[in-house]
Amino acid sequence: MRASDKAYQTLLDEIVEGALPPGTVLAEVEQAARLGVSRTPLREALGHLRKDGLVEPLAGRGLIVTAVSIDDIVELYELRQPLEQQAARLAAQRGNPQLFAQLAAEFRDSDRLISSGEEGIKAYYQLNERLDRAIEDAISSAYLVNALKALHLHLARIRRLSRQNIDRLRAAAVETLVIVEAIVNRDPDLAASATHVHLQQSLRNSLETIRTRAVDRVA
Amino acid sequence: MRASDKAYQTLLDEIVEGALPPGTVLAEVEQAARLGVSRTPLREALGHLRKDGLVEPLAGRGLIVTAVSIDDIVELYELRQPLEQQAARLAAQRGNPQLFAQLAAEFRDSDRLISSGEEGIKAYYQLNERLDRAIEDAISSAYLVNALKALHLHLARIRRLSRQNIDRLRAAAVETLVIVEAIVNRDPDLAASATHVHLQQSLRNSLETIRTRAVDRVA
DNA sequence: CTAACCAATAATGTATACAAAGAAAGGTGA
DNA sequence: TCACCTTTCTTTGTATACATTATTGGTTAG
Repeated sequence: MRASDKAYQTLLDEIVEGALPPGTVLAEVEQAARLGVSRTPLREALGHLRKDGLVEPLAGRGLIVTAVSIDDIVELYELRQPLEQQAARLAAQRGNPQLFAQLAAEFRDSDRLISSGEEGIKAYYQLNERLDRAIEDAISSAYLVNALKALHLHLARIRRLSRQNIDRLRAAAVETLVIVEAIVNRDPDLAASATHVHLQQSLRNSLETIRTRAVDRVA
Repeated sequence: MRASDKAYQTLLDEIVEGALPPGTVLAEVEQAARLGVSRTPLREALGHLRKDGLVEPLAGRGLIVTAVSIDDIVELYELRQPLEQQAARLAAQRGNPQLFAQLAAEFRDSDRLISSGEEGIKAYYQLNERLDRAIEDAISSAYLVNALKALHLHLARIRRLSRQNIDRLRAAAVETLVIVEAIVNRDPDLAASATHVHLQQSLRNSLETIRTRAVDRVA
């Protein structure tokens, strides 16, 4: 594995996981030493992170991890809405119904996972990731898939901020099931509409939990 | 200006303009010498082009300019459709009506440009670019704007392949005018629908002209 | 005391030298 | 004659040294 890829992946994970919080200054020599690579591959990694929108130049001070404001979340969903609606639509047109029927069955049973503690919730998240993968595989448009992948980077960051409660997870599972069933039934319009509904609820929940947290912090 | 930016911009232009046609091998030492920069900034430029999807690694042979097949065009429109519909929708919600009213007036008068030779057609293309800019400015979502910019890189490449005839340009101007008027009237749904129609026609024309050309080449 | 300028320093930006990995070509053996 | 192996050469990947630029802190003048 190339040193630049390793540096990119490490920094990416650390930014997404919050180990490198927004505002962190990423000096080249410092990070190169920390990650055990030289400045050349590290610069390449930073360049890619900049294109991803995860770091940005700060006048004279090098690169810093970008902030994630409430406005950013709203703006991100203005991209997420059309992209994922289109993804669901195409998956409904082209996906293998049997494959998605299997996923639908798992979502129908997901209450059990959600109610069974940390491990179950982790398994539920993995189920969602498998669905995303299945949709991407069904799409076939490399351009759309790339756009979705770039989007999911930012979504992963937001997910950390707006931690989901059990009730929201249950509701999300039901919403997602509608999407998957629409794909199974090859109903593109329904798949798109169900995605629209799901994302609207998801955004509402994210904004509420973050606003609540902000209030908690003040109180 | 940084040498890496200069190299990136130059290579980008050359790829989009067709001076570096698909399949061209971009060896680092060779391109570095040609552009008058060292390998380090050149590699940075190539890395960005790779993220843009304009070049891709070829096993052992370094990077080559990516191909643009008919399938690619269809796939690109599967991304373009949702992105530009959303862009038009948001522009209709947030754009300054007076600004777009001015653009609408110019589109109403665009027949004159299209019919007045090379210069006029060039001016017509610039008008389209100004509309794109105005829409991007109105959107406010940095994520969506970035996705649109990445998309437009690939569209500029395709535009070279499917050269527009006068009749198509006239039709496109009428279609575009509907979009702009919807934005002026703050009608997001109409703006989105008009965009849908316009892009459907645009795709149809692109595919037809390219298929015709392919036949010409054979004949 | 404040503001401006200069110097020093620390950062990024660039070039080049070196290493390693892969491919192509030529030779040798079966 | 064909296939495989070895060697060489070209290519990318990495490290480091050098240049350049911007910022910060200090000093001096008003």
